Amino acid sequence: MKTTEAPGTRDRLIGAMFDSLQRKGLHGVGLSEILHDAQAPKGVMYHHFPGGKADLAVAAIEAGAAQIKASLLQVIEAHADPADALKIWWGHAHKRLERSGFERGCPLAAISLESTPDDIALRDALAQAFGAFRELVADLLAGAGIGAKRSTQLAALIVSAYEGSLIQARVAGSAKPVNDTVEMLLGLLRIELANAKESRA
Amino acid sequence: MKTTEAPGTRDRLIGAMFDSLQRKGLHGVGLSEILHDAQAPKGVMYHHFPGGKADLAVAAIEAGAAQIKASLLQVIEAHADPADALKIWWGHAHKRLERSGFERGCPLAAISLESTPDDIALRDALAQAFGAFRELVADLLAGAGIGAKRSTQLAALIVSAYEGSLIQARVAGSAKPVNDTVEMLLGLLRIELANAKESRA
DNA sequence: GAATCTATAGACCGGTCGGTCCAGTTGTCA
DNA sequence: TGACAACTGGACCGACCGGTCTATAGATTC
Repeated sequence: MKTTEAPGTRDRLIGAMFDSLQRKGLHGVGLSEILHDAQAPKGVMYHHFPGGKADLAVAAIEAGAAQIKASLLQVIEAHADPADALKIWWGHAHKRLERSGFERGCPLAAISLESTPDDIALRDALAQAFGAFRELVADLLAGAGIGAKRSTQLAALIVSAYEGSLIQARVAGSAKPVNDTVEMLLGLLRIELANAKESRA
Repeated sequence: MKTTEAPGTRDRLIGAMFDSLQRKGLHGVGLSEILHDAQAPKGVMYHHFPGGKADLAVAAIEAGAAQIKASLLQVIEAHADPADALKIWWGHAHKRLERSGFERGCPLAAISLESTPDDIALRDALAQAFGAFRELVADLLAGAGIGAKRSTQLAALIVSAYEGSLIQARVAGSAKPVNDTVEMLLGLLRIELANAKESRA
């Protein structure tokens, strides 16, 4: 929210945490590694994030959510057909994963699975992020003429498929699970979109 | 594979690790916690798993994969309609998550996202598990008359949706993401199955 | 230019981490 | 019954964990 915050150490810390979440999750990295990546000493981190590691993670999740949202909005604006937009955007994630040697996946997924019900702030931030994500997709579909309820459900399926396909590709060291998932899903989506268009005509 | 292995400490260790993987992932738990759960001292674990924590994790993944496979086969046998079978089986996972206060998800997903490309054995075991899982579903669909390629893709989508929906439900503390995902997916699946039946007639 | 606040810097801490080592116990088979 | 392997039990280790603390440097304000 505080967009006027001076860029610098704080953002470098968030960036380094974001990076680590993509690669190994929250418990997979030590503070020392994050601090090293961000070129920052310890004190400065507890200055900006008094709550420590978890606090920084929440900030990184929020930054990640904002970034995902922005990039999705961008492809939506560039492609009139929702199916095309989703395909492009999915391709981005897929290429990032592949180019990194199957190291970099979704920054939200790993920490989601490491979190316990006690991690209130963490799960809150994550739930909000995924919720916003689903809503964005649902709005896209509703805008293409699909009914509200069906758009919501379809959006849930799309986001689920997105996360799940990245998990599988990651461990397989192969893009095939993503490609198979996307091809089938987009095929079904196009039928859905065609039906929506027809029933409006 | 060694099914004649005497039950006892070794299995208790695997069980405890399996449990932890569901709840917090690999790095989220210390050996001491696992050892405490399994009521076993340290030495015994390095006797059965010379490779340490990672070694035990691989064994737990293999055990988990076998368990998932068995339970899926069971519901498949009990329900002639593939869509019904998947619905029941998804319901099991969903209930386990809910009953545990959104603590217990898929035992494979968390460690998948924590793993790095260097964790060869780990990713191998995981890739094999997910692959077997997809294959099982694909066979089920092919058996219902859906073409081979389409069955493969649809299976990838189903497994992806399964994993992704559990992630979202977990952080949301709500079953809604799972319900939405399943309802939409099974609706599409039923159409697919009807088409397959028709084109065979 | 003293006071104050924000930010940087890193030494330091107790605790826990994964892992090693070896001394006992138990089971098995000659 | 003696030998030997499989297994159990836990003390012990150095490394690293997340976190605290104090010192100081720059900026801002009166």
